[in-house]
Amino acid sequence: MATIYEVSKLAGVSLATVSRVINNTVPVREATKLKVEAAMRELGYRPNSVAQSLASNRSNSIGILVSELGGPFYGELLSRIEAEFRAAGKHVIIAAGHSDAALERDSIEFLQSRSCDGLILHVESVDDEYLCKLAESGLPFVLINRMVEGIADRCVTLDNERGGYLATEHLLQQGHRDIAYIAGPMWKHDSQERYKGHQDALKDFGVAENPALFFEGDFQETGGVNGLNHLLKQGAPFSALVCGNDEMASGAITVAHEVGLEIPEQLAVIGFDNINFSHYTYPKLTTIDYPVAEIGQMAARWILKRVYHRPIDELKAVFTPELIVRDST
Amino acid sequence: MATIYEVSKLAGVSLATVSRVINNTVPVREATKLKVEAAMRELGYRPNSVAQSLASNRSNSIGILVSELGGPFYGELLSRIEAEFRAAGKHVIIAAGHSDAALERDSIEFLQSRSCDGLILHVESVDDEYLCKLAESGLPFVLINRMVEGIADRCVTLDNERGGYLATEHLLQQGHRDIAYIAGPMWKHDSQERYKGHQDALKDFGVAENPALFFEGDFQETGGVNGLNHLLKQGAPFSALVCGNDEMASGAITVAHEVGLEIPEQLAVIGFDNINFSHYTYPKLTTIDYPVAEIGQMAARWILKRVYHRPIDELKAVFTPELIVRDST
DNA sequence: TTGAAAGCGATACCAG
DNA sequence: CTGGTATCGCTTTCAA
Repeated sequence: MATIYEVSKLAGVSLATVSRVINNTVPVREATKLKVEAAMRELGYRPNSVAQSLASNRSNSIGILVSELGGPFYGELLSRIEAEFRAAGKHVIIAAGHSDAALERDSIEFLQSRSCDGLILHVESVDDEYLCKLAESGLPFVLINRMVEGIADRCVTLDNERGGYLATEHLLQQGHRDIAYIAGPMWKHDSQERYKGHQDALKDFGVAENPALFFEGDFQETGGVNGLNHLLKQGAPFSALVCGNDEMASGAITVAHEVGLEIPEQLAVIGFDNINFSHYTYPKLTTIDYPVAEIGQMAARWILKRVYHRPIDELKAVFTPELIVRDST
Repeated sequence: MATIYEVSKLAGVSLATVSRVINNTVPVREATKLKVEAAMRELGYRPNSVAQSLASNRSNSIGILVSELGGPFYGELLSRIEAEFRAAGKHVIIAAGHSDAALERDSIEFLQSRSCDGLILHVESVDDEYLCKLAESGLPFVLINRMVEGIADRCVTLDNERGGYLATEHLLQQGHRDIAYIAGPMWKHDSQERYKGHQDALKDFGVAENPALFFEGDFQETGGVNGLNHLLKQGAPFSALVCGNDEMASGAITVAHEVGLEIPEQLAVIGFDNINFSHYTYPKLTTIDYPVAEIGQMAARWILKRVYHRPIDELKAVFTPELIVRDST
C-alpha cells in the first residue's frame, strides 16, 4: 500500500502538505491540492488509520459496552449508534458485560486499552462510585439507562418511574383494582424505578398494595412464566398484571394460555420496553415504549459533541416513555 | 500514561527487553523479567495498542459486517463472535450493510481502512465475482451463510436446502398435501435454497406444486401478513403453510388469528431459523433450527486459525439444520 | 501557503 | 539472553 511519502514525492510536495489535503485542515492552494489528489488517485493511496491514530493521539473509535449483544433491545441500540458514528467516519468497538460487575469492569478496561476516544456504557452492576472515579480519570463516556448523581451530565436515561406509573395508571383507568406485578431483578435500578411508579399510581388511585400480588422475576421470559404461576398459586385474585418488561409479559401470556385464562377478558397484561417483538404475542401486547433508538442516537451525539467537538446543540438527557395500547389490556 | 521507555529506564533494561516480557515471545531471564514486571506495576504501565499495531502491522481487530445489527438473528451471531475473540484478546468492529450492494461494498472498504486483520462477512447483495476478487486481493475474510464457488474454503454455511426439505417433509408426513409457501426475497441465495428444498420434498412425495400457493415475501413480519392474506384470496385450499423464516411465520399467524383460522387444526404453520422469539407466538412455532451461534463461533475460529495462526483443528464448513417441533403443526 | 523535522510508542532485526 | 537502532506512516509545531 502506498504511503503518504510516495504521494508527496509523486506530487512534488512535502509530507506536511499531503497531510493537509488529506485532513483538509489548513488552507492549501487549489493547484497544489489538485496535484496531490491526482497523485493519491494514481497510487490508490488510502491513509493508514493506525499511523494516524498514533500520531494524532486519536483513534476515531468508540467503545460500546452493553449487557448483551443478543436480545431485541440492544440490537436496536447498537444499530442506531453504529449508523450515527459511521456517518461521522468513526467506528464502533463492541463488548458485552453480561450484567456482571467484574466483567463490566473488565470490558471497560479492555475498551480503554484499545484506545477508544470515548465510551458508551450500559452497565448495571458496577457501582456509582466506580463510575464517578472513572469520570474523574478523564475518560470521556456516557451512561445509558442509568442516572448517577455527580455525573448526571453524562447520563442519557428514560424516566422509568414515569413509565411504571403510566402502565399501572392505564390499568386503573380501565377499572382494575387487583393488579399483580412481576418485577425485574430488584437490584437493578430500572426495576426499582418502574416498580416505584407502579406504587405511586396505586397510591394516587387510593388502592392498597397487596404483597401477595408481587413477584420478583429476572427480566427473561422464564421470569414471567414462574411469576404468573407463582401468583396464581397464591390464591389472591387479580384481574390485571403489570410486567417489568416485555419478555416477562410474553412468558406470562404463555402461562395464561396454558391455564385457559382469556386475555384481556380475564387477565389484562401490560409489558414495558415495546421491543420489536411485542406484537408477536397473542393477543398483541400493550406496553410502554422505550425509545431505545433515540436514546442511542443521543448518546452517540454526546460523544460527537464532547469528544470530537462537533457542533451539536440539543442534548436531551431524560426521555419520556409512552403508553402503547394494543390488545392485551 | 507511562511508556515502554520509562519502564525500561526504571527497570534498568533496554526497550527491547521490556517488549519481550510484554509479549513473552523470546525467553527472558527470570530475574530480569521480575524487575521489568515490577517496574510496569509501579508505573501502572499499559501498552499502547495503537503503537503496537503500527509497529507490528497487526491491529488485533476483526471487522464484522452483517445486514442488520438489530433483529434476533444477528444479535446471537455477534454475541458469540465477540465472546470468542474477546477470549483471544482481539476486538470486534461492527458495521451494517443493510442488504444493499453499495453499502456492503462501502462497509467492507470502511472496515479495511480501519486496518482490521480479518473480516467476517454476512453479505447478501454484492456478487460472487466481487467476493472472489476480494479474496485474491489478499484480505483474509470468512463468508457466513453463503456459499461461493472458488472460495468455498472461506464459507461457513447452513444447508438451507436441507432445511427447506425438512420443513415440508414434516408437513407431508403429517398428511398435508396442499401446502402453501411464503418465500423470502427470491434474489437472496438462502431464499432460493430453502424453496428448492421445499420443491424437492414435494417431488419425493409425489405432490405436484400449485403456483397459486406460492408467495414471495420479504423475510419481515409484513411479508407473512401480506403473504397469507394473498394466499387466502387466491381461493386455492391449503391446510399447511411453510414460511421462509420465523418473522414471516409470525406475521402469518397473526393473520390466521384475525380471520379465525385455528392453528394447527385448520392451518399448520412452520417457520425457519428458530429465532429466540419463535416461542413467543401462539401457538408456539414449529421451525427449523439455524445454529447461528455455532456458525458464528466457527467463523471466528476460522479467523483465529488463518489470521492469527492459533492451533485450531476442526473447521466445519456446512452445518445441518434440525427440525424443532412445537405447537403450530 | 508550504517545508523540515521532531515525535507518537511500540516491534524486530542484527549484533554481541 | 540482552542491547542498540531502524522503522512503522502519519501529525504537528516551527520557520520560512
